[in-house]
Amino acid sequence: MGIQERRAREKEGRREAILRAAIEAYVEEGYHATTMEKIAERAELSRATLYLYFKTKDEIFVHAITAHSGYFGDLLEDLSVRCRSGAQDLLTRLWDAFQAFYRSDPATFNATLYFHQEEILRRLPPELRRLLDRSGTRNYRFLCAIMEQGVRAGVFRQCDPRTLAEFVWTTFLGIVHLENSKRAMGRKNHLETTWELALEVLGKGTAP
Amino acid sequence: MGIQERRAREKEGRREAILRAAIEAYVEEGYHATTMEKIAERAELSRATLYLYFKTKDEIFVHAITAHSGYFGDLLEDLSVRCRSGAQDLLTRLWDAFQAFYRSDPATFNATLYFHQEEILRRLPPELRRLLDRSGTRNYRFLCAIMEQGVRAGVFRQCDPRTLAEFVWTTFLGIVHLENSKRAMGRKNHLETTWELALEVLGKGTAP
Amino acid sequence: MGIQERRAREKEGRREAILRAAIEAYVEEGYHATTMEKIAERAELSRATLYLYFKTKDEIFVHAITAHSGYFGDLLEDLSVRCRSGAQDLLTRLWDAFQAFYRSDPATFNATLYFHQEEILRRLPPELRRLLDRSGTRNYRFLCAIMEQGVRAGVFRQCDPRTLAEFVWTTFLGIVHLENSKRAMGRKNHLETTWELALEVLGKGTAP
Amino acid sequence: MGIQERRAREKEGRREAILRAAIEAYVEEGYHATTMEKIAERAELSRATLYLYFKTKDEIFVHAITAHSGYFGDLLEDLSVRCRSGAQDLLTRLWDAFQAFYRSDPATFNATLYFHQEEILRRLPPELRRLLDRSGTRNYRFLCAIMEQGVRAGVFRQCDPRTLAEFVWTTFLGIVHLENSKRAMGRKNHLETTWELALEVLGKGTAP
DNA sequence: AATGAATGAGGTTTCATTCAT
DNA sequence: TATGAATGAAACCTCATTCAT
Repeated sequence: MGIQERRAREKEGRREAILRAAIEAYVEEGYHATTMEKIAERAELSRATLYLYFKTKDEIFVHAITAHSGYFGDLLEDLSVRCRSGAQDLLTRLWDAFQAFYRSDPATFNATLYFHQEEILRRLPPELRRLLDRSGTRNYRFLCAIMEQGVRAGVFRQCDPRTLAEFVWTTFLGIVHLENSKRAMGRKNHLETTWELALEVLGKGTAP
Repeated sequence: MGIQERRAREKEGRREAILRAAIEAYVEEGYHATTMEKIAERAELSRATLYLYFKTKDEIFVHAITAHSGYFGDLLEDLSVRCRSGAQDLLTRLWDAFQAFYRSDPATFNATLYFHQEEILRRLPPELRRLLDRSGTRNYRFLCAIMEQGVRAGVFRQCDPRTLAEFVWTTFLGIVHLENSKRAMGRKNHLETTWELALEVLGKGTAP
Repeated sequence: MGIQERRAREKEGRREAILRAAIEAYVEEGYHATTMEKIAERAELSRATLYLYFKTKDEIFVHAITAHSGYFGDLLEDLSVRCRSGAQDLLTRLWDAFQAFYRSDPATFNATLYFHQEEILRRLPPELRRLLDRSGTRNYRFLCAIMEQGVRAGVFRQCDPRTLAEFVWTTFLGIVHLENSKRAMGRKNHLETTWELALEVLGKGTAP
Repeated sequence: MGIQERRAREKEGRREAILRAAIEAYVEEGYHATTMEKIAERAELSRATLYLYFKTKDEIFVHAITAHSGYFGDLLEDLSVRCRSGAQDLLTRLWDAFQAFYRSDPATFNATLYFHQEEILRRLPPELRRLLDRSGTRNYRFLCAIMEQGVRAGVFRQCDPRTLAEFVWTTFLGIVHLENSKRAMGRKNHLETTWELALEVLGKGTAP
């Protein structure tokens, strides 16, 4: 029936409104200060209603994060497919994907960074941790596949593609982390500049 | 008299015991779950006594962090002095310093990482934020000086030494961050391997 | 719907229960010893619930006080209206209003006395202080109006009606204060007798 | 020995320094906010040392109060003696004594007011309460004696001298109380003016 | 499905007071 | 005698979560 579908659509819409609200609140105040109350206000729902959609506050965030992470996975999948037919400029294209991921939603990116800290992960219920892990693993797989292609195609030096994958990714992460912290300190930040330099150095450093 | 000195020594000892206790608790439970009560227990003091030494919980951590960061600064200062008389293997020596910093106290290193997040920094009282900033800036200066030497000596490619400094450091940070997160996920981590690869890539990538 | 109204009624009822509980606790233990826990117990609510109705402990008391003070204001307003058509026995009627105010709820009267001390007022958040001030001012206005009528009608001697108003009121306050203190000392107190004498003296003293 | 005397003198001096310090702190912050630490600082002693002179914080204040109250008693005693030989202007002279008492040390006067509240008295250890009571009673006696003289000499109307005593005194108290509270509210206060009016009214009202 | 209301479980901090030197 | 250091006892308040309607 149309009714049922509309209901489902509305429900899904509300779910997404909650995720959006959570991230918005996160941007403004950080995870800890983001109370269920504030999320509810932004989503124009009552606090209790949030619990109809998500079991806990952490669940909200984990879902927001994995959704966004899924988008990243798609970018990577794309690249991994496309690079089979030609690996020129592979690192640049990869780096672009990273940036696209970041830029598509910096807030969620930061939330992701936040949730992947040991401290947070450890006190997450296993089920949520697994959720995060799964979405991370998916991306990791694509990333590895890409690097493997690159190594095989002679675009990258001979080395363990997985280590290479992690290394390139961590470099990206590290830059975001530091630039965030500089911003929070009230200092100027140079995200783009550093990214550029990083790309150059990595390009030269990973070449065979 | 000796009595006063002994008192001062004891007091200083207790202060350090508190810092140690805080970090130990942090290792086991993370920042948020580390309550003053738990720190006190570990330090074999009463909760109220902690407040004789530090005004707030945050202050304890900031002091633990800056103390450790001071040690890092010393390493960098050393290197910046030594590299004036010869810049061969500069990156390796720098990377060694990073590793020495990490290994000297991984727990505090991680706490440092944690505290430099936007979310945490933002709600720190300005005075503590300044404390962190100052100790970070000191290290940053040395790092820049070192990179400048390297660039001038032709060990590194021509580029803004500050950006280079930040980039190398963020790379290190990023690796630690990711490996921590992998550990927390229950996956194997390859800190050392990735560090090695990173060094190689950076070496090649930053060469003129 | 009736359902909403009932909810509102219940909520209002609970609010008043809290105010009542606070004053009851105040009677038995004084302000300082009256903890939120004790108020909660008396109101048969949890401590946290109190915070749904009032932001702080002080707020509870200020509201209890101003509510009661509002009743006093009504008495005075009444009198100020009625005295326009005839000022005979004005002082006696005023004094009666004072006594009615006191007797209607001695506990809250005492709490009012307590809260109007410099020490307490000074550390009240401005917003609450303003609340107290406003309700006090309202009463003060009526009182002044009454005294003015009296002066104009020749019931009182020529003098500044505001000073007269304050004076008569402080006399009443002072008596309560002293008699309370005597009671607390375990001595007999003569509230009524002193009030009587005061009225006589004031009557004669303020006559033209 | 001179040594013993000097010791005793020093000790007494320190004792008074503590009392003074306590009152000074009271003026600035009120009773509750006056911590032992702050008293100690002002007295240039350590917190622990205060306990060599007084058993508790309350004891300090009670002693400060009774000392000042003793001075008041002396004023009253004087007057009670002098008025035996002539009771003209008795009320004015009494009122002057009140004002002299207040002006000699408004801070302690206010502390006295504060300590004579039911709430405070009630949680005072009996021993301290008795101390306060005794010094109050002494003054009360003199006051009664004075009023009795006045009544007998025909300066005051026929009435119970004790009630009259209390009434006049409470009037004074009430004025101070209200003016304090007005000051704390940030409003102008008219202590002197009100005192003047009060004296006139009382004079006329208590006359035979 | 949605929500208003209630609450339990802490957490940080303050201070009077005691003790060992 | 004087004090530095330690502490126990509370108090206030916040928030994620549950429940009754």
